[in-house]
Amino acid sequence: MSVLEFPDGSSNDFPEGAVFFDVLSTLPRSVQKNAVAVKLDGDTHDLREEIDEDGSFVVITGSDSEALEVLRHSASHLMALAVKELYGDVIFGIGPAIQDGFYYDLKLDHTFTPDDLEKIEKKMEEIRKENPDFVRKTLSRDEAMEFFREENQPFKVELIEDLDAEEVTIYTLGSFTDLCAGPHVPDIRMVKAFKLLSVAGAYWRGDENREMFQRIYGTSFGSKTELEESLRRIEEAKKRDHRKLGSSMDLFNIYEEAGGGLVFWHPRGYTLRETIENYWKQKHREKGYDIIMTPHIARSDLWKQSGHYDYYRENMFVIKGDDEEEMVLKPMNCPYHILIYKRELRSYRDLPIRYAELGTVYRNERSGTLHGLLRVRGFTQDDAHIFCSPEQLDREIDKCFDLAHEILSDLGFSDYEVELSAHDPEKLDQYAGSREEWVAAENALRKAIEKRDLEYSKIEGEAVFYGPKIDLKLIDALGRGWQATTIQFDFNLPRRFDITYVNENNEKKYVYMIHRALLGSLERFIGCLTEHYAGKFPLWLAPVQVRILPVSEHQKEYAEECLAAMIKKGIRAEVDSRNEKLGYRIRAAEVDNIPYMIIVGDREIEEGMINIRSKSTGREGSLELEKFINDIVDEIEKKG
RNA sequence: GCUGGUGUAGCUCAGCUGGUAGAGCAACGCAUUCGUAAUGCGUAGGUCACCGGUUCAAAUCCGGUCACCAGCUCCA
Repeated sequence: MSVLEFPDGSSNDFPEGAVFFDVLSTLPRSVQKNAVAVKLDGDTHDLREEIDEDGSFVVITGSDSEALEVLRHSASHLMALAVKELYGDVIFGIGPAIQDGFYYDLKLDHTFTPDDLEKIEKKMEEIRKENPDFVRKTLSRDEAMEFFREENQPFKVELIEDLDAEEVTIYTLGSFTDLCAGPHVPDIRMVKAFKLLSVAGAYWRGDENREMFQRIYGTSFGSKTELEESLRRIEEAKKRDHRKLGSSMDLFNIYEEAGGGLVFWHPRGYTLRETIENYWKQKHREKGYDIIMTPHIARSDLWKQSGHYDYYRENMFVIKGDDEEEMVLKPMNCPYHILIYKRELRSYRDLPIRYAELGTVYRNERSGTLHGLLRVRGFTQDDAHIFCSPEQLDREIDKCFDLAHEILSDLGFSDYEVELSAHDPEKLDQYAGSREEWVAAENALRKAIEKRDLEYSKIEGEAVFYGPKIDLKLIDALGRGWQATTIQFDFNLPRRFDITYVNENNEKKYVYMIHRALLGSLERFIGCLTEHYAGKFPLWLAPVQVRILPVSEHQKEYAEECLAAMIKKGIRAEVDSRNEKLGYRIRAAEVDNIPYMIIVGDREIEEGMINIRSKSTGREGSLELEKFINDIVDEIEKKG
């Protein structure tokens, strides 16, 4: 007998052999109808499962996130069944629920095209109407292996081989039986709003040396309305795509003639970039950084000494002419900064030394990974290396956080996720540097996060061999995360280059080296910024801040006068005096995401005023030119 | 790099099973001189990504290359 305690405080007991369905029948009809699965002491269970322990009992219903996961998992089984019925011999991989939907990995002779997705959807709908039972069964490990061997499902057999458990569960839906821990919906008809989205290749268990499956992605919701809402959001996100906005706003382009992953900044895009760069430089000077600039190439020997030549080779562009010494196009700035540090003997009195560079690096990323501005082959890191003593560690890390926060919030990002990558205590011998150094470094990072009450996840064993690090993921207007800031320790390069300082006891010590990039790369950051603002950049960043529209040709001269006055004050303005109606040119300015339009007609000339229309609020009325210029200069100053 | 898809005018796209290309927007010209999200008419614009093959004939079929898209992998 098991005793279940309900959320309202009441409890009830159930005889041996009872399943969770039996519990449901004691509950209101509305709950019965919408029950997807149940939770006992926090663990999710299938309704078909036997109750074998006491505990606090909750029904998962409707569209809460746990229900959604069950629903989507069941949808993936439904899809697998549909594919099996349509195409016959299918070898199945795995088919889990994921963040925004589900997928199933399938192997079959037929290669799917987008048209097939519709066909499969139709079949799924048919099956759903037939309403086959979803049956759960427990088998011993051997029975299960035998079963899947007979079914010719080698990957399922492999999965069982790697399981610890003595017993496994299988779920049968129509002619499709799958190894699956569940839970699943009690009735397949509950999967009523689904859509198949795309098909792509995926390696078995993510291993590129193993078989490739065809993966069909889909999504599913509790109701058709929610599904439509989600599809609408996907469309919205597409409209914000920085690649699309980048060309429609004429910010940048990537030219096939030049090669993939190489960004050409057009005048407007460069204006935006330059604004960010100037702001960045000013901030860094204020915070005690020395700004430097280093060459794009260097002799291979330097990269041999740094270790990149051996460990990073496949990502490096190596150049060699006839009879010439081999050179490397720099993939990182660190060795260069180290050379500058090393040029003289350093005393503890010199520290900390902070070298910052907008350093352009080139990495030969694999062709399939390139993606707009977010993944490129040539990019400019907002890089800096801080050389300091152990006593200065905490303060330097703290200052990095302050600066990152200041810059990111000025640029419009105030939310981020924090990830601390720490060492694996069991594998300490695989890391560069001493235990003391790692502990001190990780503590400095942790203290800086905790001081700011930031939530963070600490991942042990995630650190690379040369040092622990912190990454900040920016959360944009759509709630998506973007990898930007990184603060990393390096215990490797100081040893390889023997970079030291002399402490107060006249001892030579390895210097602590901190590598940090706040925006990450300008390319990636601007891509992310574009999507965050959907191209509607705030005034101080907007490539064109003001567009002046004379109502007709007669006011052209006045418009030019206004323009000259604005340009004199550093405002990025232009005149659109094309032979088109005012409404047409207003629309063009709206489409170009220009923050302010100035409209001048005979009325304005007579009154000595200008008429303002702002992108965000529409018509704003008349103002004196000088007043407007002062206002706008103020607004730019405030980074509005 | 791998799997699949795509590549036609500056942009968005049409062009069925082979018979040397079409629309809208943009550009340009003319008319219009206009008051807060698209004035009308006209003109021009394409080695159909590139290279090779099949064919009397290729944007269309086949092979290769490049690029892009969705993923996978990678991101010491």
